[in-house]
Amino acid sequence: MQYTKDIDVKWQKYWQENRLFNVGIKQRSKPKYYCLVMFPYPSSELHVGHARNYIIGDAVARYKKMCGFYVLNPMGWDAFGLPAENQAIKHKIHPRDWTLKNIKRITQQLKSWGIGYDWDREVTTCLPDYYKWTQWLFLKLYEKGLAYRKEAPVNWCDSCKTVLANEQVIEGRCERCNFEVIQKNLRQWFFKITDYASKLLDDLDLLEDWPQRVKTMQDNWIGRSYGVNIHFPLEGLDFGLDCFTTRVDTIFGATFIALNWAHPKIPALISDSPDKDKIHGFVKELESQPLSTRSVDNFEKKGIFSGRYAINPMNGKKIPVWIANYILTGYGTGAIMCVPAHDSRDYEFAKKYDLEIIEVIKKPKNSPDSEGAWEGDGFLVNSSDFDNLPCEDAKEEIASYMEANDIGKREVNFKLRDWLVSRQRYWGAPIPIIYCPDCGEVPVPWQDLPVLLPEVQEFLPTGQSPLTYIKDFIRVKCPKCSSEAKRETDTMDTFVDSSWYFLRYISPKSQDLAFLQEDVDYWLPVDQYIGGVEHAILHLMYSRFINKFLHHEKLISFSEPFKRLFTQGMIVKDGAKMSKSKGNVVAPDYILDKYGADTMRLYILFMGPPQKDAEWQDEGLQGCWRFLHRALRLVDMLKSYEPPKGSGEMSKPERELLNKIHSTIHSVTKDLEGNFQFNTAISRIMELVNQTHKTVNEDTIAKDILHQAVETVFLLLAPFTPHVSEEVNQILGGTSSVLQRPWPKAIGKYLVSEEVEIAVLINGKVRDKLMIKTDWSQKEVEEKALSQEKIKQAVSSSQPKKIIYIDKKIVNIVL
RNA sequence: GCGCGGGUGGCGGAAUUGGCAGACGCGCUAGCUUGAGGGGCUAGUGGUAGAGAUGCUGUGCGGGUUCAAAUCCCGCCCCGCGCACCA
Repeated sequence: MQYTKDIDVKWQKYWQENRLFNVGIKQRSKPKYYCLVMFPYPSSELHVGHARNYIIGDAVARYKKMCGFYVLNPMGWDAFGLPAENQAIKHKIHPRDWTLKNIKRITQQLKSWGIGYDWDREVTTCLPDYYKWTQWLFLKLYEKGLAYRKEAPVNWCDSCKTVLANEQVIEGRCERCNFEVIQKNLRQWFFKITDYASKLLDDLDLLEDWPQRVKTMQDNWIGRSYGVNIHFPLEGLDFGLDCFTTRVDTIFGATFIALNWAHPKIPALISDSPDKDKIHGFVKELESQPLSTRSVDNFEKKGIFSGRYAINPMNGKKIPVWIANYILTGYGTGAIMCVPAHDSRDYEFAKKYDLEIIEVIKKPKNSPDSEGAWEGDGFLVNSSDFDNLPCEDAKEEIASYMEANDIGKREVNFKLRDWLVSRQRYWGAPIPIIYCPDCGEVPVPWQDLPVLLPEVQEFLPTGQSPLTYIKDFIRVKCPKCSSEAKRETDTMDTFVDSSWYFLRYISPKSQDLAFLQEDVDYWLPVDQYIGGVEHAILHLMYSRFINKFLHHEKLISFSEPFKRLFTQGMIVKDGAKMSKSKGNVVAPDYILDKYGADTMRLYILFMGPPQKDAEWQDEGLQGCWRFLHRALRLVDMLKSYEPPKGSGEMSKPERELLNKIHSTIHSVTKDLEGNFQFNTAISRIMELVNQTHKTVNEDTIAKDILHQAVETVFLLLAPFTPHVSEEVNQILGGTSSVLQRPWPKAIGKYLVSEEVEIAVLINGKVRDKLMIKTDWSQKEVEEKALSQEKIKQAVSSSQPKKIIYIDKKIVNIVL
């Protein structure tokens, strides 16, 4: 039997007509299983590098279905975003047309690979019936004070002409276009994700089935640290400076204070300084520095003395206040107490500008001699009443002393910043806010949603949203007082769209609500989420935040959206990620025509552990093609197999084949239940096929055992090669879809074989092999081993000192 | 610098409660088969010495524990990813 494209087409049609993958609202008789793959950004047609994600998801969904779960496997489109707009500018085509065209093409591709989605639940984020609810979400957050507008230094990409979230800045460069990001003071919309910082961090512990790597990345990104906010009075001024530190134990070693260029107190500090202009110049210089210059190793620390002194509240010591380029904006207070003896950055700065260095932590005697700051633990010195305390104790005691004396307060700080969600671009969901000269900021009333994205002719980014030029869009009556008002013209970050799409799949057609709570509570949380690790922070953290917000608002009953997360590796070609610009993409259409969808699916699952990157090799594809045909030849063989009647007693080859059948079921199931070890699962099925061929070639076996072997092969293959499995299932007499058949179960009595080969070792080296009956005692095995010709020779004169027997594996004779 | 992965044949990769290293696939070699355009079958395939039986050697490097180490311990090297002045 030959595997041809006709088989693909035939069964894809069958699945669609029989609605095999469409699920209703609930089914109480079966446990539910929500399998979700990260939905694509429809920017071009898919190549095999993209395919892995969907094929893994489909294999999981089909496997779970056969295991008796009621499986939901939906698909949709993350359809707003910059690339569509850039294409629009380049090719003078509307972003919507371009996007919808791609969606059509990708849908057809996914279907041609036999991916089984419930297409009735398709969601598209750029369509009004979806973004209406994205706007609803915005207003919900607004209502609770979690969406707000403020002026702050923000990341600005001058190539994309828009602001960016912190998460979208990679090494000081724009995630999209790699252009250097600069900081600008702008008034922008934020989501107050920082309110959830602690929860987002603590709840990572609940996510037992998430890759540790992803959890660590989020942990680092949220970056919680415990410390003290210390108030330093300023000499001759009626205000002071607040500094956050995690090393309050080093307070007696603070010899200067450093401020960030944007620190709000700078003008007041320098207002009557003779060097005012010089300092201003310095601040200006720092202001215009691109972020990327900081992230290089040789970033040179620079600073200028402000002319002012602060007072160390613990000992009254006068310390100079500097303005320095290495102090971060937006973290802590923007002012740092500097302890050069115990902080390498302060040390470097102090050396350069010849500032005082006072040791207050004695480093342990056995620690290595080294230049520079000692940042480790030790006992306090030069610290007045706190001398001789170990660091950890000193932290507590000094913090308590400060709180008692109103010098400072314990504080928790986070690296996580609020999520900047406004964008000065066209292709996104409009922010549903109206500005009224009298009432100020007014949310668009619920019943007026969606705020439709108007048609525009010109998408060229100018630094202002293209919506700014649409008079009819901007002009609006204030919902409160009906006077002439203006609409917000910025659109939302596309990560807002994707932060809740997994909820919309549950009630995709709902007109009155974003999602129906009862149904969402049935299907969610997602049992298995599958996607690329590149979303470890952005999408996965935003989704968790939105989910937690909705949970807090009692709109859903679960606090984490994704129970299990699987991050698949990339498929690379010639050592590089597949991309059009590199010219190394492998187009799937050619493969489908020549080898069929199942060959491609099988190879992608077989090429290596799915969580690791893998190199695409055409030869590997051929190997899978050969294997499928080797397996299909078994079917032909079975059809015409007419062995002479046996004795009724089971022969040895028959028992061995049965044994192989059941041990294969056992290990394939184990591989799938674990961490989706498709590659090893498939290799075991290959072994079964090989052994079946061998057995039939060399021996005569009962037809029903051969039948069992063939049937098992294609049942186990069904999640990976569904088309071929359906076809074989039909040939073998199946009347329904192979998906509706139960996953095979290994029968215990066939898992134990009666004979097994063990190794005989002398002093830990293999000297011989030995067949033993599995019911032999240790003594019997040892005697048999010692009686082997080779072993007798090797042992010869000497007497065995010790014999170690590992059950059914090894006999080790120690001389 | 810190954190997380990882290093096994010509290649992708198996094997970790310590128990026969190299499963499975690719590639390669030889033979068979009129299959004649990426087909099938058989045998072989870590290195090395040998005609051969077989010996020695072998999982990044160096030590150690053990009857037994890819797997455990100590000290290094290299590669990938993430974070990167978070005070």
